Amino acid sequence: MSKREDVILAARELMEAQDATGFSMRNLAEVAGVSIATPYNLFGSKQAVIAAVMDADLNDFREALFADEKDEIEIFFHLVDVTATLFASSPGYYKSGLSALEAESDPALANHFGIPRHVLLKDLVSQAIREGALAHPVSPDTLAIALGQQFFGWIQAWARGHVSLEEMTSRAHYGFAMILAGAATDRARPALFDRAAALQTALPEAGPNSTLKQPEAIHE
Amino acid sequence: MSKREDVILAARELMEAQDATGFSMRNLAEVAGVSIATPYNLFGSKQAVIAAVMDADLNDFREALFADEKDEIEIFFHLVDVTATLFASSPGYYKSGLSALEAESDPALANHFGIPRHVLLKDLVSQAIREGALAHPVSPDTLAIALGQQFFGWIQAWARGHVSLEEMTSRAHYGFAMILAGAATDRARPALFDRAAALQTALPEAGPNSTLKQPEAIHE
DNA sequence: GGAACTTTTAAAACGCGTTTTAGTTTGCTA
DNA sequence: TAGCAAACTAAAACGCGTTTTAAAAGTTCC
Repeated sequence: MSKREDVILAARELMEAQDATGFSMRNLAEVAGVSIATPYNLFGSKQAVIAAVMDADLNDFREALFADEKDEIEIFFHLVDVTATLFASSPGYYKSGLSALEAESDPALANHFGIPRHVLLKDLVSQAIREGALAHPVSPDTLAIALGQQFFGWIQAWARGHVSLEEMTSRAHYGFAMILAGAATDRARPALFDRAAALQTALPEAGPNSTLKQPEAIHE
Repeated sequence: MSKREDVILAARELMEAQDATGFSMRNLAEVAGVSIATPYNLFGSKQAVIAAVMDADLNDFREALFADEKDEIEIFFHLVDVTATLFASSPGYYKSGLSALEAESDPALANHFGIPRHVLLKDLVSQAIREGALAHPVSPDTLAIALGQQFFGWIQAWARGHVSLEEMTSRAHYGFAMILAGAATDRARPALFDRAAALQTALPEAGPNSTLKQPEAIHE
């Protein structure tokens, strides 16, 4: 087994641990049975190690997404659900991975995480246009970027502990519904609007006294 | 002059420097003529220092926003423009401030930056509903959150150097137009849709070969 | 003025990501 | 098999945010 695999395996192990505090490079090197310089020689940075670990999971995601047949609009919401299910299956792992994406100025992460997600959304938008659910003049690329921005924002909010997995899902659904309603044909718009209306009654208020963006009690 | 003011002044000075690399706590202490422990006693963390500095600017923003009369829809786009103008006036300063918001698990930053922004958007949505531009069943709170998510996402993308100020503005405009079109009454929707259509022709593609999320050339 | 307190200080320390240096092992090739 | 380049090692170092400790300075009140 190559050192490369050793490092990736050890990194995954540390990321999956409930308290991912233990995921330091010195720790990683020790668990992988390798010098601390080796991960840097192989990957270049801690972020790049994490990118390499998460890279392997992309296929799982696509498979889960297309496992069930969904219509051209429903698939967008299914995408959120599938993501949430994945996150629920191993929260510590995904939180560590996503936290590392935050300060992302590393092309490796953009390539491994950002681009595939964008391409996927773009395909879904194109399909919805073909099916006549979204209006023709809409640019799949531009709309996919707006959708991705909304979605990824809520993913990050979850990774930071600002919202629960349920709220992440609802907020992303709502955002998708509104953006898609904006781009929809008259045929598809009412259903999207109704969906958004239904979602907003279930969502908590986020005023100064709400829970949104208000981290757990400050214990000192 | 209190040590508190000394620290805030020094922090602003360091943040405004073109290359904000110099903004370390040891550096801050030196410039402020103070021991390194003092900022921690006064503020608690580097993030909190930055929050204190940016706090003073909130009023400037509100004033600039309402300086010109805008209708109930135009004001959303004006908000983006005002923000961009502010950023252009002192990029280094805002980039440092926003970078510190990234890992934000600090309630101070949520209170000083997130909440006021949300309240503002919520007010604008409420007004647009009153004026009959957005549909009645829409919840101002929930819609404001979706709009804020979109907007702040592009602000962060700019702070990280992923997009130019111009692209930030266009993408935020587009996101606003689509979300608002989704929530709009039949009266207001066409104009919003047209605006989005106009924007998307000017926006670059973001496929794997695009510039989006692809940081400047890797120099090694 | 002196006692009790808070604030501030210098200095060292901690763990972190990362880099450097110099020496060792490994694996291919002539 | 000898030689050589690449991979890998241990160890120290750098700067970072942050915390700790013990001493000094400043403030408040009797």
